[in-house]
Amino acid sequence: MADPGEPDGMKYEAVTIKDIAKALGLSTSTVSRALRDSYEISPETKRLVMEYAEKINYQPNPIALSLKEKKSHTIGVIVGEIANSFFSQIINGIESVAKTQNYNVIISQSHESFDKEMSNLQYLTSRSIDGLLISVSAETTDFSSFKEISAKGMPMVFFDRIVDEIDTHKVIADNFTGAYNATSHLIRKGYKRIATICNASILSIAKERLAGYTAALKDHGLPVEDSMIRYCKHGGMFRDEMEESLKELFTNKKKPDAIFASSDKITMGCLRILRSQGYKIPGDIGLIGFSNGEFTELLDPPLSVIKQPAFEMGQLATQMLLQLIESKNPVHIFETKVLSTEMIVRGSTK
Amino acid sequence: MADPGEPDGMKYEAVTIKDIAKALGLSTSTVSRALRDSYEISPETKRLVMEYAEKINYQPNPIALSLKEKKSHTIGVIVGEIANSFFSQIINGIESVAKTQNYNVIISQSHESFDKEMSNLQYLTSRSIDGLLISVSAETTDFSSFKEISAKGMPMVFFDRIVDEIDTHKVIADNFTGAYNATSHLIRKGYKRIATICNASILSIAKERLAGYTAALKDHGLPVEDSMIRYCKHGGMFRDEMEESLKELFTNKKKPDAIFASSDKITMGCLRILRSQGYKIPGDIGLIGFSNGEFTELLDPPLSVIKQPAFEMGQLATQMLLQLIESKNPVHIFETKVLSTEMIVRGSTK
DNA sequence: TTGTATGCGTTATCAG
DNA sequence: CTGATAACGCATACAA
Repeated sequence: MADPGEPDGMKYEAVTIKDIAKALGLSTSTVSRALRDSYEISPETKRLVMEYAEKINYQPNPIALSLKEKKSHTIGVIVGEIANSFFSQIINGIESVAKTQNYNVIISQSHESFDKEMSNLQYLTSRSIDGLLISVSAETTDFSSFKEISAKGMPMVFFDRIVDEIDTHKVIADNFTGAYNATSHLIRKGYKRIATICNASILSIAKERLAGYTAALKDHGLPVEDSMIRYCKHGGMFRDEMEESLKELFTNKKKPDAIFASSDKITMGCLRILRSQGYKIPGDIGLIGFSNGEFTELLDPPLSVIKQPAFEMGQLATQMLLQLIESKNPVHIFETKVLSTEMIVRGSTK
Repeated sequence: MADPGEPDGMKYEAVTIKDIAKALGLSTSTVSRALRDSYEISPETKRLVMEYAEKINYQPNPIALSLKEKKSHTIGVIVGEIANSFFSQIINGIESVAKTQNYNVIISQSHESFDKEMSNLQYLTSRSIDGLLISVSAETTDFSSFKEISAKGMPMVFFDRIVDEIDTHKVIADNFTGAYNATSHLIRKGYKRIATICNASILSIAKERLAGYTAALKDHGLPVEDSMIRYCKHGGMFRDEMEESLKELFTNKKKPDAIFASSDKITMGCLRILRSQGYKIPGDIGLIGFSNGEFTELLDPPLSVIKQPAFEMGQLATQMLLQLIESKNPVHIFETKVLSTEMIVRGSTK
């Protein structure tokens, strides 16, 4: 009972140039040229080919094209977690630019693990990507693979968590100023003993934000104490890690009265843990942190945050990458673009 | 001063079988077979090839393989928004399964727009994907493209927002029961006039959830009134749309005293808008909704929610898709898997 | 203006 | 056991 022309369950097969050529009694090269609107093809033939191609809905096989051109028109992205507002906004930025240039995006997640990052890297480069956008994982201390791949000529752009030692374009937010403003805000609110919980200490963003925090304290004549500075090696991925950091801070002789949280995950973790311990946050303890999540405005009391220009960062990084990819001659001068952060102050009382 | 062997800025070029063959004085076919550990190659040659390949870090070119095998080892995914916890959890589920089978995942977002959905569909199918995972956009009423592609033999699996009329595997949550339990919970809390804000009325999930809501009211002897039921055509993507729905509900002669929100975005929207209007939510007005976001536990008062098993749904859908892709003979019997939802009750007082 | 031949990297088929 | 050749779909140098 099956339709003989379209057997049930047949494999999905696309039309090729060959099919068109056969149907029209032309050679594949003529068809190919006609489709690309080459000057050497007669208008008449072009019309014929175009119309037929349209009719049978011809789509060039991108895989064959990739093989021929040695270009996959695909860029790889490695981020920590898709389920993190900062990264999902970044991805939106990346996609918005990639789409306009007809580039394909393959996203992979490190889940803040070095091993996963390396296997993703391996996977992506073996997938013949044309370029790579990366924000390194919190665990990564060994950058040799990145260096190697970069040295081999793979266009890459680092964003957010960058690697200084690798010579390529980078895009970051003005983490120093963001952290400086955040800390200053807490100080203006009257907090005196401001602690900070940072990301893994090797991360560029952690260093920059710590520097901003430190500078703000100094500028306001407050002491900078090591006992008020904690690191989360895994970027706050695990609740244990966060709890440990907080516990250490609060078993200090001098307890902190406020916290500057250095990342999305950490901001969220502080809120969650301290509230579950019965503190009113912010209030009993001051809190301000980096966060691109939408939830902070729904909190009561509302939380002030530092937002990164994630979407723009994704866009910019992608623009730079595509430029690297498409440039004929190798680029020798690499830029580091710095975007402004935005402090969103919510709730006027302490 | 440049190293003559590795000219600065050279293009990223991978080693091929040819390089190995040349270096070892063998033919490409021999090398190919040796690498695949074929029985017809002498152990000695195998060792030689393997070792050399290892040494120069040979990676087979997946594009060439794809061309040959007419399989890209890539699956396409179309979701509404990556920046939505439900979808990002889904994606994590998808990736976790795809990775174990060495499949590649290309994600695209419809942003709840039919046009974007269609252009993504077009893009993905032209990218020679081996299969497709889809949750249709809130705007989609015309399923002809999906049908066409499915009829052409493209393996596809629908999840969450499914299309009944297309014959293929589907994975959904038990939306009826979820909605039933949510509504019953509000009733138990003593609310009498429970409204609901649904997704676009054509969406399968909207229908199922509405049915659960209706059944719960009826079972508890409460009236079902059209004036208490609102739809968001764009899934609550736009604040205007949400505000309009709420306004309509609250300008009713009989105002609702509680709301069952039928999706992540709608739950969030209700919270945001009603709170900005000065209501204490939940409290002044009861609220329970579908939500996979992490923020709900941070709210004060805490919000009860219905969680979908997103990760599991992504996993299951991917398993089914890969099975479809890899099955030699066409599958004729398609299943619809239904996963349980989970109601998370927070805050014991009304 | 159009057709033929070649190659991109790989594997399968067929010869040796 | 190993090598030559064709093919996947496309674009292009070269012929006609």
